[in-house]
This record gives sequence, C-alpha cells and structure tokens, in this order.
Amino acid sequence: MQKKFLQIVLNIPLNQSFTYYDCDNPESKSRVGFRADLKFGNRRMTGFVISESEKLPEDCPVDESKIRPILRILDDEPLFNAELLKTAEWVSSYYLCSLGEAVSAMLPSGKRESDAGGFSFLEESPEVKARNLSDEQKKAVEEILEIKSEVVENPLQSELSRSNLHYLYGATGTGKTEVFMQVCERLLSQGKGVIYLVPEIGLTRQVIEAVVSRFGNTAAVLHSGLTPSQKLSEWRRILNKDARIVIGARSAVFAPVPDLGMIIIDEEHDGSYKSGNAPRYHARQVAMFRCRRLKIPLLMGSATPSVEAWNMMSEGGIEKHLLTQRLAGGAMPKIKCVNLSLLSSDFGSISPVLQKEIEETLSEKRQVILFLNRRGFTHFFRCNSCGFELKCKNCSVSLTFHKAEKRLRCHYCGYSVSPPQSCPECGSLDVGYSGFGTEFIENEVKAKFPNARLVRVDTDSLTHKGELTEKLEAFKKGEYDIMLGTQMVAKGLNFPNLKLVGVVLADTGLHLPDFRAAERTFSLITQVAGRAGRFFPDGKVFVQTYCPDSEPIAYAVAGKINEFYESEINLRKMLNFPPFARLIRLVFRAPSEKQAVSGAEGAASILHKILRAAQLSPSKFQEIARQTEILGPAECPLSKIAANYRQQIILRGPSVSLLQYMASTFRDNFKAPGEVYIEYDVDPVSLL
DNA sequence: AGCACGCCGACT
DNA sequence: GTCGGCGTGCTC
Repeated sequence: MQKKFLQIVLNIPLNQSFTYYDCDNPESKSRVGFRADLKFGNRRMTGFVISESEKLPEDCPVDESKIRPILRILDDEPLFNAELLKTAEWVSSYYLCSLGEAVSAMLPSGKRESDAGGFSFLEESPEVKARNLSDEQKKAVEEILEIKSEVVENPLQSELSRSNLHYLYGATGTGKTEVFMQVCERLLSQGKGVIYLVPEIGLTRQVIEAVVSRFGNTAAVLHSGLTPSQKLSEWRRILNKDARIVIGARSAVFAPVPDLGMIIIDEEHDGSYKSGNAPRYHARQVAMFRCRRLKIPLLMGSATPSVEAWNMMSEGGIEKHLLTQRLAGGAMPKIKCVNLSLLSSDFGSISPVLQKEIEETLSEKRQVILFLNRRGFTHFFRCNSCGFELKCKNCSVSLTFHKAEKRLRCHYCGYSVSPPQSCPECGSLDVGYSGFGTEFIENEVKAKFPNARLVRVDTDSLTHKGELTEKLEAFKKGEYDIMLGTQMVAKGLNFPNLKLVGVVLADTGLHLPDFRAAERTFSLITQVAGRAGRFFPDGKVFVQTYCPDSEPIAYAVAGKINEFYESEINLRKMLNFPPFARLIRLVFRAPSEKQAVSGAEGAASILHKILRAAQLSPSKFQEIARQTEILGPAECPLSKIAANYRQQIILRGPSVSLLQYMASTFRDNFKAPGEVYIEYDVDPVSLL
C-alpha cells in the first residue's frame, strides 16, 4: 500500500497549501480534484486536493513527522478539473484572495448527493415548437455562431482580429431570449455545452420552467433555493454530461461543463453578477477569462448595457448584434414625466395625473404596476423643528418605520426601536415621518382606490419561500388589479393585461455618492418602462420625479439611449472613473472609529511607499505608476454598518495589475492592528 | 479566519 | 489567590 502526499488548499485567507497524506487508497487512484475531510489544527475542515506526489515535496516547509493523515476522501469522483483549477488560480490572483477561498467559492458544499432538487419530476420530452425568428434575430444567431466557428478553426485569426465577445443589444420585447435559446440549441446539436447566466432575481419559476420545458433533462438549474446536496447532484449531472445547458445565477459561471461551447450572460448590466463577499468576483470577468482560455465566445445581452460594455462596443472590442423590432408590434410605450417639484405635496405620493390614469386603467379592467425603489426612500423619523433624523445606533442609515409592528427598524442590521413622541435632540413635539416606503404607499393606494385588488411585493411582505412566485402568478392570472413593489417587480416579467406602470419616485438612488448612480437610475427607468405595453401598444409609463432635468431621468424618459451613454461616458472620462480608470477599494472596518481611522491611515502610508517605489523603479510600471493615485483614507458613504465603523482607500490608475500589485504587496507587509478587518474589492461595483 | 497560548488588572 | 482581557503566532 503506497502512501501518497496530497497538496491541499483550505477555505482560509492564507495563500498557501498544506501537505497531508493518504494511505487509504487501495486502487491508488488520483485524488486531485477531490475534497478531503481533515483536521487542521484542532478543527475539522474540508480541504481541496490540488496535487499529489509519492514523496514529500522538496519545498515542504515542515518536517515529515508533522504531516497528518486526511480523515477521509469525501467524493467518489473528482469534483473539479484542471480547467477549473486554472480559473480558481486566476480568481485568487485577480481578486486578491487565497486559492482555497476561490476553490471553495466555486464548488458546491453538499456532502451527499440528493436528486430531489433536480428536474427528475419532469420526465416529458422537451417540447419542440416551431419558433419563427425575425430576420434580424436569425441574422444575430448566424453571426454569433459563425464567428464562433472561426475562433475554433482559425485561432490565429481570432488572436489577431475577431473578438470572442458578442453583445445582443435591443430593447425589451425584441426577443433576445429566443436568440439565446436558438444559439443554445445549435451548440447543443454540435455536442457543445452552454452556461447561461441570469441575475439571481431573474431566476424565477417561469424562467426555469421555460428552460426546462425546452431542454428537459439536458438542463441543469443552479439557484439559491437548492440545498447544498441538491447543488452537488446538479454539479455531478454537469460533470457526467447528463446536463449540457446550465442555467444559474452568478456562481454558475464556474460550472464544470465538459466541451463548453459558450457562456451567455443575460441582463449583463445587472449588479448581482458581482459577489458581495470574498472572493468578490464579477461573473462577467470570470466568464471573459474562461472564454478566452477555451477560445469560445462570450455572449452578453441587455436593453441597458453597462457603461463599460457600451464603451467596448463602440470601440469595437465587443461585437454588437442589434435587435430593433418589437415582436408583438407597436412602438415602445409612451413615457410621461411628472414633475413633482411643481406640485403641492398634499396629494401624498401619487400625483393627481397619475391617480387619474390609474382610475382609467382600472375602469378598463386592465392592470397597474406601481414601482418603488426603496433605498434611501423609506419612511423615516424626522424632527420638523431642528431637522434631526433618527438613525440606527449600529449603522449610519436612517431607521424605517414599519407600521405593522409599530417600530422603527434598521434596514441593514435589523435593530429596532419604538418611535419617540418628541425629538430626542431638541425636545420638540413637532416630529413626524417623511419619505414613503411600500407600506406607506400601500395605505395611500388602498385609500385612493378602495375597490382595487392590491398586492404588495417586497422583501418585507414575503414571508415564505415561493410566495413571490405565487403573487406574481396570481397577478398574471388577473386576481389583482394593482401590484405595488420594489426591484423584484421591475425585471423580466410579462403580464399580458398590464397597461400602466407608475414609477412613484425615480430620483431614489440618483443622489447616492457613487459614480454609478446615474447609470443605475437610467437603467432602472428604461427597464421598468420596457415592461409596460410589451404585448399591447397602448401601454403607458408614468415617471414621477423631482429632478426631471437630470440626465439619467431626462434621457430615459425621452428614450434617448445613445445620448445618455455618450454623456455618461464623457463624464466618466472627465472624472477619470471606469472604464477610463481601474479601481481597487480597500475598506477598513472596526468596532471603534479610532481603530478604523488609524488602520486606514497606517495602510495609506504603506501604500504610498509602495507606489513611490514603483514610480521610481525603472520598470514597465514606471509610467503607469505616475498616473496611479491613492484616494483617501476617507469615511465610507455608509460610515457605519452593523456596529462597525468604515473607512476606505481607493486605488485608481490605468492598469489594474499595478493596483493589484500594490494591494497584494501591502497585504503581505501590513498586519492590521487589533480588530481592524480589511476588505479588498477589485473593480468595485458600488462605493457605498 | 479560528483558536490556542500567554502575560497583566479587579473580583470571590 | 483566580477569571479574563485581547496581543501574538500557528495551522501540514
């Protein structure tokens, strides 16, 4: 029986591997790609085997006597292959995390397979409908696939000229999904597999059912509702080539699809493709890496591309495929802007003109969606004498009043207090609430339209799993007249009887101290607007705002898409923000403000030393180092979250690799004092 | 990241 | 005399 040494990485922030041995391997199978149960120090952990050898490796830093055995191998078959390991190595170096953290983020965590989550209940063969594509849809399919074969057959040419990046750009209702589906079918018939990414919120029952009814058991769905064991069994189906089309949210970009032919990213602009915790990867960036290595195309699509993608399209780095025809006929719905600053405030939050429109729509037995973007837009406590606002004692955000429980609650940490009768600051009794959340509007809507059947859809009103789907389904069937909700009603849902969409306040988020605020506002209004009248040419959209002249709102309302991007790109260029500069954000959080500040200041001085050295050294970095800056330290816009004070430093420069070099040498040479925790965010999507 | 070890203040 | 604070250091 041969004893084997295994190099194992772990889900800890230490970028090194650990050596263990295995002497329980009768057939002497390779263990690379397997997970192992083991003792690390005195805790039990799962390790990932990245290589193995007969003898103790020369460079092993410890004596053989200290090498411990693994407790057992967890898998019957390897869970990751060389390609996935390469991807993990890339994630670890690009996003500044350990290899173990990267591998751990990629793999399902389930120990035993369980097939309950799969689609074994759907045994019918996939429905095969004749689907007629419009000419431009056909053209898009052909162009995307044609270039694909060029890449495979003529790698030289692909290196020299053709990009492997494609963008399907077209307004809502122009049939992007059908193009994606056809592309999938064609690749499937060539024996290739496909990864199809959708935003988490878009992974609704309808989308899943559409894919499953089309591809049957050749589809694997990875969504947040699956248990770890169910994810593991979907992962196995993918590895075994039982499933060839993988549809899922962000982490599905790592799916180990053999003979992968393409990655598709639907709603490319969506912020949920960026991970919010370490490793803070962006699925689009990971997809680009995988596609480049495998020499396969990456296909993205949206009605409102990210500014980065738009810029690459206009510079030719991404091939654009345009869809212009609304398939159900008719033009984009008319968008009407309601300038709230010209109206008195005694009408509440629904202006008379919108109210009249709702009444009309209801009398026609048609449906209404009222959309509310909640952030910074809630029902908060305010003193009318001194302007004092009640904020969370743990987080720096205003508390939101929840009528049902009669308490003020923090949106970030859940802290709650009962509302004071007088101002805690000046004692004035003239206190009240301003702003309005969904709950508040719900009452207003009930009062104004007592006979309408109203359904509210937001995270607070959803109590059990599947309730969102139930409510949307009920609305679709016509069991409700008005749907009132946040983000989740804004995306990818088709309601045949919908006529009117009201954006209650478009300004929300517009004034956030984040350079993407305009982009998000524009995208949101445009996306919401695209929903109305998708099937009916008489759809209407009302956008209420205090800032009708601000660029994102004015351009979105006027449907001036090109103009918006042009102006936004100019602005980014002037302010030196992405895509014209790259960013890494370092957040220092600590339970005391002093610690956070001193941690960030200490870090800044070391970072300045590193940058100075790069600027002086005669390396290829010298020139770009001179264009690189260290912004801050400064308080984060959300200066306190969950009882932690937050300071940030932003590294900005033309080359992300210099920024990564700075951040990683900093990390190697700086021990954060005491309770200071440092977050590293490469290509941050939000700076709040 | 955890978790131990380890060396100095206020409590039975 | 002990309980316990969190600084430092290690984990194959």
